[in-house]
Parts: sequence; structure tokens; C-alpha cells
Amino acid sequence: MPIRVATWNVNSVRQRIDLLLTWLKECQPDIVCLQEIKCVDEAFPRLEIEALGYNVVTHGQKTFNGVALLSKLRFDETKSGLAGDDEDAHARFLEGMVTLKSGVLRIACLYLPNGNPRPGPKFDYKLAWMERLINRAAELIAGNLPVVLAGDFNVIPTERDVYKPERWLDDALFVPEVRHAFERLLAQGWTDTLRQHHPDETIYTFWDYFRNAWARDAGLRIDHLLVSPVLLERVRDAQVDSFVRGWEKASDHAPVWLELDPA
DNA sequence: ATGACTACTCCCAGTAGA
Repeated sequence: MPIRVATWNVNSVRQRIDLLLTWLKECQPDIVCLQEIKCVDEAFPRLEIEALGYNVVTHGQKTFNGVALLSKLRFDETKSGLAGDDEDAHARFLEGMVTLKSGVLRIACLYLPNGNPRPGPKFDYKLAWMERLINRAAELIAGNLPVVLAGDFNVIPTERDVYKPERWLDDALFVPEVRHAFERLLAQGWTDTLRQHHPDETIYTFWDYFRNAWARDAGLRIDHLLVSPVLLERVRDAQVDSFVRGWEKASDHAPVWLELDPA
């Protein structure tokens, strides 16, 4: 069986628990990165998810942010938080390591700051957070091991990844500074697997709740699954489960996944 | 468009998301 690794910004796990369980059963991912769980660790609906055969690790926070890792394989180790700023109280980063038959696989689950409004402290925080991510990613890639960097990056990589680029030129998701920082990350050797598997396709992962965006397909591609060089040759597919965005009480983000060769 | 929609919070108008 191939290994499936997914990421989904659920926009409150307590609001989305029924949809999450339905999607887990349908998609059958082996490893899942969740963002915006919007609850503390104790409030995470751990039992329902464990009942489907997942090991669960959370890095939660009251009200905002919060990330979690689910894995059908047991975690050898996990680590929460992104190095580089001891004052940073946002729960946005969580790493885990599992062992496949072929060897170790490391997964980093991230929720990159939005950065709006710009200019301002939120935008400065986003840029600083990206520098910290770039530093950690450099360490990970230097190990020459299989790594997936997955999550809600809040970065629109190119004008093909947004329904109307001209409307987003001044937005913190699309300004040149942010896109360049994302390009610097990729230049370390990471591959954007969703784009690689859909080179000519208009493909989105987020549709605003506003303005009937889903029905108009006015989307953004901001949720990404990046893989390290040694993992690239094992990636067989990458997809967006966009149908989930059409469900009743949907998150504004759809799940994204990639499939690796059998372990 | 200080907009719309959705979710959160010391229950309810203010903050945040993207």
C-alpha cells in the first residue's frame, strides 16, 4: 500500500469534527497535518480520532492557531514549536518522525502567519517567522533524509495560484517580499508537489467564505506539501480534495495530500 | 468598500481570518 500524507486547515476542529471523521474514512490518509485547530490540547477530540486508528499529537492554543499531527504509524519522536524566538507564543509548528519499511520519514506541520494588514506588526511577524522556517528547513534538508513540509503557508506562490492576481498585489499573501521568501525556501531543494503534479492546471486549496467564492471558484492555492530531494522520486501523486469544500459547514480550506511509493 | 462570511470569546460586540 502507498503512503498518503495530507494537510488540512480545518478552521476549528471542534466545529469540524464530523467532517474530519468523514474525510478520514473516505481519504484514508496515513499521516495528517491539521492547522487552526483553535483549541487547547485538552479540548482536542482525541478519542474519536484514535478510534479510527490514529496516533495523535497536538500543539494547541486557546481561541486561535493550533496544529496537530495524526499518524497511523507510531511517532518515534515529536517536537512542538519553531526555534528562533523564545517570545513567540503562537502554536504554529509541530514536527513528527515515523519509521516506514524504507526508513524514517520526518513531517513538519506548519501554520504560517497571515501577515495582514500590511504594513504593520503582523506583517513583520510573518516575515520573521518565514526566516525562522527557512532556518529550520535548511537544517532538515541538510540531513539528506525524507522530509515533508506541509501546511497552510499563507503564500500564493505565483499569479497562476490566484483567481484574480491584480486584486491581491498588495496583500500579505502575495506581495513580492513574501513570494521571494517562499522562493528562497524552495531554492534549498524543496519541491512543491501539488504544482509538480498539475503543471498546467488551475488548482486551488482555499475559497473565501465571502462573496460566494466557492461557487465562483474564486480560490487561492496557499496550502502546500513540499518534499526534500531524496523523497521526490517516491512521490506518485498529489491532489486537492476540493469536494470537501462543498460539504455543509465546510472549512474555507480543502484537504491536500500526496502519495508515496509503498513504504 | 472600516464591506461580505465564519468562528471565537469572561454572552455578545470585538477580534481574527485571508
